[in-house]
Amino acid sequence: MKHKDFDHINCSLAQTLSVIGEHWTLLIIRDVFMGLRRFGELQKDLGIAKNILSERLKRLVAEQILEKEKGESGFYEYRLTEKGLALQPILLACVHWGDNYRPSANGARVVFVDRKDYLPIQAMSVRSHDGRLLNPKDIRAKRGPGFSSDNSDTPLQSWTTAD
Amino acid sequence: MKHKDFDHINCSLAQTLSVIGEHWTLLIIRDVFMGLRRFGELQKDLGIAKNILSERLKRLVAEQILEKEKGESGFYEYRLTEKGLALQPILLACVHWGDNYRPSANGARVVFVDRKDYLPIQAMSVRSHDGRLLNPKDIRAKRGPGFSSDNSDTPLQSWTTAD
DNA sequence: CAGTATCCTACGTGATACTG
DNA sequence: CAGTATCACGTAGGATACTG
Repeated sequence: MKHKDFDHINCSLAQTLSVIGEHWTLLIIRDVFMGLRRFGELQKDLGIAKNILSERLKRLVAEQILEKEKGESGFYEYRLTEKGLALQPILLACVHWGDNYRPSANGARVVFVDRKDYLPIQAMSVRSHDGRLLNPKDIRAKRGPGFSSDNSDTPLQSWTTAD
Repeated sequence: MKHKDFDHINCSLAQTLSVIGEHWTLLIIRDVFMGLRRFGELQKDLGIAKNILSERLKRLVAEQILEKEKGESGFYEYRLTEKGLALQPILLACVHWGDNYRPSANGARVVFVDRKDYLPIQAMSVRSHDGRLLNPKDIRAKRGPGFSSDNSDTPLQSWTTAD
């Protein structure tokens, strides 16, 4: 039958995944973050089929994550919107986890540095309102005002119930 | 033909996606974070087919993201390992983005609070080594020691080349 | 309860050829 | 160059029945 669509699930995670959770999508976005702009560049770099790339880009433009414009070169260029740029923490968190837990033999493949001083940025971390570093089990999830406002509901107890 | 596998790509992002990028996987992990432990609980909550859930759980256990043990109840229980718990920043970043850019009508669906003082945690953000908040265009990517050490290579210019 | 085993379908993907 | 169109195919996913 038809695959279930995450889109209807009233859950911010599912919502996010419905946009960037498709295969290839996050890799495309990464490439645009990396400075690739043109269809051909992306296609060549990723080794993705053109029709797939075309579909994904169309979707991302529709979602206002990318903008398509004619660049100075006269070719079409894809650029990240503010909404797209806001995905950066997700990407960085993924890269960081990958570097830690599925490392290359020789160490980190990429290092992100502050443009100003060229010093590495902090690892993505969870912090309390006053800046303390929090461990996974230090936080709880509470239902917000938007919880279960539409039909579908997601149960919500505690975020990391440490037994 | 066969779908391309991200696994071989020497990129920390692709590595991460090869583990948690499959459909359902991140939602399963979220549920375990939320306190669900048992096969049936997960299956019921997600509305996922049992065979799919079974496959995903097996994979996650093999990847040492989940541990399967007999709980006190006498039933099998799945719990996050340290490697699994380390996925939390990714999840939080996704939830945060979803709340911001694909909001529910009534506001945030979930609020994460510090267990100690019940105050909301900070939004996931990128910070410099000395704690300054960085914008997407404030950072650059540099190749690390593990870059392109294996065959496959990913081009690497600048992370968010602001034109 | 916690899965495993089948069957079936449709979707995602890749390859290739074609268009402006 | 930047796609669109078409086709073929594997497999992910759903449903259901079955097992320990």
